[in-house]
This record gives sequence, C-alpha cells and structure tokens, in this order.
Amino acid sequence: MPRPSQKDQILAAARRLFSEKGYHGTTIREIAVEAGVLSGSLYAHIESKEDLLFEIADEGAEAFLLAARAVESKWQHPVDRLREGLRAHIRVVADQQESAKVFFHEWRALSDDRRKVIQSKRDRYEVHWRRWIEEGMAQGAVREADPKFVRLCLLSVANWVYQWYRPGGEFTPEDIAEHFWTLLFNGIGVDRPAACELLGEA
Amino acid sequence: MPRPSQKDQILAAARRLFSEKGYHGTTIREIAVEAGVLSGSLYAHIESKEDLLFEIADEGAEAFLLAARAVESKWQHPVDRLREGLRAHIRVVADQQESAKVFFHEWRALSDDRRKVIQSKRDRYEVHWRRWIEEGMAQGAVREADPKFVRLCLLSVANWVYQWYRPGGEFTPEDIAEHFWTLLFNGIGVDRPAACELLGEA
DNA sequence: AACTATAAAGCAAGCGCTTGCTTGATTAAC
DNA sequence: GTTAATCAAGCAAGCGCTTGCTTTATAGTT
Repeated sequence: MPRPSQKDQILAAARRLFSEKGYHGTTIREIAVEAGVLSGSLYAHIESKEDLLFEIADEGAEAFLLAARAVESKWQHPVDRLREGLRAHIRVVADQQESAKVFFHEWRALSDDRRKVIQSKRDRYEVHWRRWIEEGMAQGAVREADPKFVRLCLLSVANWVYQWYRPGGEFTPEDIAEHFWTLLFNGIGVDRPAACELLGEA
Repeated sequence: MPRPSQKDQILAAARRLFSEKGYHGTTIREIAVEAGVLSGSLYAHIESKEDLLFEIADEGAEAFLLAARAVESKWQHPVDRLREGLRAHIRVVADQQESAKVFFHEWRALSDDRRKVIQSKRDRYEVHWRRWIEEGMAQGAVREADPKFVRLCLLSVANWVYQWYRPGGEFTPEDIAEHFWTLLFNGIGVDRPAACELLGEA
C-alpha cells in the first residue's frame, strides 16, 4: 500500500481542523503545521483554501448519496429501505464524522457556485427519502402523516448524531441505528393501547 | 416604550450576523455597520467581540432553561411534560432562532471559562429531560428503552428545527410541535398491530 | 556506475490587506 | 460643566497567498 500522498495529508489536516474549529476559524498556517509543511508549500498542491472546503464538503455529500443508492438497490420494501437508510445514514455520520460535520455546517462559507453544487446533491439525497416514505405510506406500512415531517423525524435524529457521537464510545453506529429505529418506528409511547393488552391476555 | 438602547442594537446586529455567518465569519466592522456606528464606537459599549458571543449564547441557554422550568411547574404528569417540553423547546428554537443557532454552533469559539458556563447550563437543561423520561418509564407511560436514546430522539428532532424553519412559512412552531409529537409518541409505523384493528371493529 | 536534464516539492521571506482593538479629539445630553 | 457617546485615524498582529530560490526525486544517456 502506498503511503498517503501529500495532497491526502493536507486534506486530512483540513478535514480535522475545519470540523473542529470551522472554516473561518482555521488558518492556512494551522493546516500547514498539521500537514507538516510550511504554509507556502501548500500551494504546490491546492489552489485556494476554499478549494479544500469544497472538496471536503463534497466528500460528505457523495458519501450520503452513495449510501442511499446502495440501500435502494439492495432493498425493495419501503420499510426495509427506511430502516437500512437510517442505518446507512448514521454509519456515514459516525464513520465520516469530520466530512459530515463540514458538509452540514461549513457550506455557508462556499462561493455561490460551489454552494449550489453541494445544495443540489443534498436535494437529490432528500428525494430518495421522500420516495421511500411515500411508497411506505402507499403500501400502508408507514403512518399517514405529512411526509415532510416523517422525513424530518428520521433525518433530524440521524443528523444530530454528529453532535454527540464519539468513536470508540459505548455504542457502535449499528447500535445507535437500532435503538433509534425501534423508537422512531414504534414510538416512545407505551407499546399499544390498553385494549390491545387485554386482547393479548385473552 | 423606550426605543432600544444602543447596546441592544449592537447585540441585535451581532446576533443576526453570528447566526448567519458564524462568529469567525463576522467582523467587528460588519457589526458596526449593521448597528449604524463606526467600528471604534462599539467599544464604548462592549469590552470585546467575544463578550458579544457569550452574551448571545447565554441568551439561548437561558431561554431553554426558562422554558423547561415553566413546563415543570405547570404540568405534573411525565407525558404532559414531555409533550409540552417538546412544544416549548421548538418554540424557543423558532422564536429565538438566532440565539439558538449561536447557542448550538458558536460556543466552540468561546474561551474555556465561558464555554464551561454555557456547557453547564446545557447540562442542567438535559437533567430536566432525563427526569421527565425516567418518570415516564417508571409510570409505564414511556416505552422501556435506554433513556439516553429517548432523550436524543426528542431533542434531535426539536434541535434540528433551526436548520429548516423559516418564520412566516407554512407551519407555526405549534404546528411543528404537534406533528412531531404525534410521530414521535406513536411512531412512524402503522397505527397498531392487525389484531388490534380487529378488536376495534368488534 | 556516473553524469546530466527535468520536474516536482519545499523553504524563507514577504506582499497587500484585514483583523480586533486603541487613541485623542470632538460632539451631544442633561 | 460634567459625562457619555461618537468620530477619524491608526496600531500591531495575523490573514491568504505569491515570489525567487534551493533541494530532492526520477529518468535517460553514456
């Protein structure tokens, strides 16, 4: 295996620093130190600081899109797609936490053109979810409700993972996905109305 | 009603700009323009740029704490507290979107001491939710599950509202809270097992 | 194996500009 | 007549990025 190219090391440094301190809070000189070169030398590999931001935000966008396509081709039933979509989403957030963080937060710092590129990938990702949810409702497997709120329920929970997840902690991404799916699909309320309990006992 | 003091106008300018472009992405000169003075004149009212950040992040923290205390004193049953807590939380995020955004995002830019102040208020807020959830479980009204994930479910959904809510849009904060509560409490899955449907028809 | 040609990569220095903040004089309010 | 607020001007430091030059790695020729 070839050792990582210098460009990769610079990207890794920027990824870490942007995700930790934000784009505007990170200087070219800090990235250079973390990559082990002088700041001027960065420009043999990149064109601008914003280039780095775009590349990292795009990594995030692509990771989510890739995950959605994989789920869609592997599973057919809408409920399977929602469950596995949630799992895949959480896996991206947890395993590519830095890129995901930059994707969620720092795209505002991009120039208009590049922001549009990221925005359009975000939109395409949402379309997958909208489709899964509407198919689930059509089949009677998902509660009849405003699909927008169903989507927001699932994605809010999955997105927020980047705020608290720490690698090597108590829970793996799989654990997290399972816990959330159980709660989101069945609700945080008690299992079933009292009448149903009676039925079970009868 | 007295017109807003100059300090208030400076705070309002900083609140808007910090929430839109981030702390590091906002300059003292921009705040001054928005407040209608020259940048030097700001320093008759503030001690430093970071003072502004702290004050705004603290507004957010206090708004959430205040809301939780109000819910706790007005409602006794855990499920009521959870439902009304969700509603109150979403109201804060929507009505004080700028402070909430700064509270969620920009506290990283604070000095250690001040970050700890904000962090401890965040912790105190979480204690309310943890208590409500555990009481709900003890009473058999909330599904037996890891309380941490129940809390994260509710708060993730409510927090993420700041990412998409636009004042004057299709939904009021009350609408949003109601939609989410229905979905979170009952689940996004179909209403009930088939056996219960039969019972209903009997 | 030794020498040279070429290009990639790194360095020290510093460019023009912006940053947060300070200063000393001036104005306005009571 | 005192005090607080505002101004124009500017400070030191740091910003993203460029420059001119040197080092290092690779390839081809002998």
